[in-house]
Amino acid sequence: MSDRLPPLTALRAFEAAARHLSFALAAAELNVTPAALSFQIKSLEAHFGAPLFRRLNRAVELTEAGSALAPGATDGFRTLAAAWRTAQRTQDHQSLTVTAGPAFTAKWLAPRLFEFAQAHPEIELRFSASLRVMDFARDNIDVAIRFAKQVDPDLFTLPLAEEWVTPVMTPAMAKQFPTPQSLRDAPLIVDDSIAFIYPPSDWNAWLAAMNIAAPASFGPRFSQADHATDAALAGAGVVLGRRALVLKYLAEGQLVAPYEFALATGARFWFLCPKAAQDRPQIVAFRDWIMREISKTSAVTDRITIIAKHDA
Amino acid sequence: MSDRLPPLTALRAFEAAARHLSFALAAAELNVTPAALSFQIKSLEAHFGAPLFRRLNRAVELTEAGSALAPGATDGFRTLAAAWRTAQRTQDHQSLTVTAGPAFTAKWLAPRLFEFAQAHPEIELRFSASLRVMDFARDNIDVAIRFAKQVDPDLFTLPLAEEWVTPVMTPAMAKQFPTPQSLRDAPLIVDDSIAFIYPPSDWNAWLAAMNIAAPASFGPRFSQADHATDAALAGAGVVLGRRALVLKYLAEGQLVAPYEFALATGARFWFLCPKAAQDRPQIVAFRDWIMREISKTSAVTDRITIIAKHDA
DNA sequence: CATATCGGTTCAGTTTTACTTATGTGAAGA
DNA sequence: TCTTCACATAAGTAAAACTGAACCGATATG
Repeated sequence: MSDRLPPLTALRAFEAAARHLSFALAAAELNVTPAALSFQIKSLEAHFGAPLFRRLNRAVELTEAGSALAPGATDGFRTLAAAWRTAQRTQDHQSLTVTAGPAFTAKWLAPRLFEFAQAHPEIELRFSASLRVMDFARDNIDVAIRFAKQVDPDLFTLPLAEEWVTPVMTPAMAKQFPTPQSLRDAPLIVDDSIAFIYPPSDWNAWLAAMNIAAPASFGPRFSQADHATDAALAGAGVVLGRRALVLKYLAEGQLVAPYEFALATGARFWFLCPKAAQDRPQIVAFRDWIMREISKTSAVTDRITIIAKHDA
Repeated sequence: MSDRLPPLTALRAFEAAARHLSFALAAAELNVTPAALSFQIKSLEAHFGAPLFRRLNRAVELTEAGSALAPGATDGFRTLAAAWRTAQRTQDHQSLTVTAGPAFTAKWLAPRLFEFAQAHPEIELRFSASLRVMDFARDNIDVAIRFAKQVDPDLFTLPLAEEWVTPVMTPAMAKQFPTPQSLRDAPLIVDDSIAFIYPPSDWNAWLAAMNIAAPASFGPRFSQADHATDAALAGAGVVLGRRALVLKYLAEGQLVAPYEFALATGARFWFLCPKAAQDRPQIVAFRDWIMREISKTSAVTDRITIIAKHDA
């Protein structure tokens, strides 16, 4: 038996060997000779007080003690490697990796990317568009923009403008459907990506808030918000547009929000980054820029009344 | 900049120094001289490419890079140490640490402890009674008995007898309240510890299943199931008894379950242990013993009909 | 205002650890 | 049978980690 922690070099050798179930491969991974690795394992076993591997004919397998040690060892070294990478990234003031959902990336970030690049030519901005919620350390992410009701209090968080939904469409189509009531005959594009929000913020909820019976059938369905928006842009119908995603088109006149009322979603976009990273220059630059861009566009929707939370 | 992982001895030195914010204390913890520690930090910083500590007058503080590295480093080494301890424990065939909720510990395990000790005098059984769900590696736990609907599929799991609830009381009180209907006038002891189960398995649910209107008020409340059971044992009223917790008293006649129907809870007790540990002799012994004990007592409640899941 | 003290650093020398090259062993497969 | 493969062992060497003593600057103290 022994101390609180074994010799770390030997433990790392064990971890690689357990992962490959081969001393030779582990030795190659660590850039040492098989002899060195064999010796490390042996010394670790001596330290431990029992074999960690069973030596078979031309292979090795873990003993019970080895199987108990292996997962935690792998996990521990992975954690250390992630921490090291994270620390390394603090030294990099040139690049900034942002993760956001596909819709926000396509409809908010990408159209404004050029302006950010002009304002901060020294920063190399990278995107990682995914619905999967990333881990800052593991996935080498600096900043996340996420749509959610609540966020992890261990992170640096900044609420972006509150989110609501209202029907948006091309100006041509707006002439066709001048009132909320007239939407019953309109092709209503369905965006399934908001399904996870509770209370729901879908067509049924908006129409209910307007005291309008739901139509017998809906129009085309999309699983991602940006595709639904694209369909509306193409004149395919009316989409229940989320503020952040359609603001730019409203400002430019490509889409209009003809009705007076919007439905609060209860959720919003958040700016997220690790607390330790909140003062890194490129993160500060990005944060300031995103806040400025948001305040810039808020005038576009001043006219719209937000309906307090629906009951549903 | 550098490799995938820095020299581990240096990293460990950093971790201790970051935790204490003192090189001297860190050196003491690692049983080395301050000189050695200073050198390790310096070499780590060289490897990293930037300072990790700011040297102040008579103290040190973390730089931004240091703050980014420290939490992950601590976490990583903690994980490694936990894995090492877990592996060490596999070599110990004498002792067995079991965690369970307070009620199960008091009303099921403790009363049977003597029998287990007789059957396996070589095993030193330890208890860790807590509602907090433990981590096997971190908390040095071998086996957990937990009441839940579902369990982690990465663990070795064994479902214990299905759990239901039915009113139980002293024999004297059973004469007073011969039918479920008569319970409306009985002191109904409330056990709040089942609140987390869904669908709820409380008095309202049981009475509803019997088509009995809930009484205007309930009797004493307890936040833990064993205390509620104790109150019933003392003749303070009728408690909605969970099978596992009251079986022994039913078998011994201290309590009776006078009515024919029990309500299934949808949850049950589980035997849990890490997969790697499932064949350790004392765990096998404990598992076999607990299964045997359970099958032994099932005859006591043969008479009772279990009502399939309530609607609520 | 000296001066002791505290926390960290530097340096020279020593011990310990880690590694390589070369050789050995036993079982599987051509 | 005779390679070949995968690991073990041995001897020697390079590298690392550590110690003890001297050092440095800043605070605290009488």
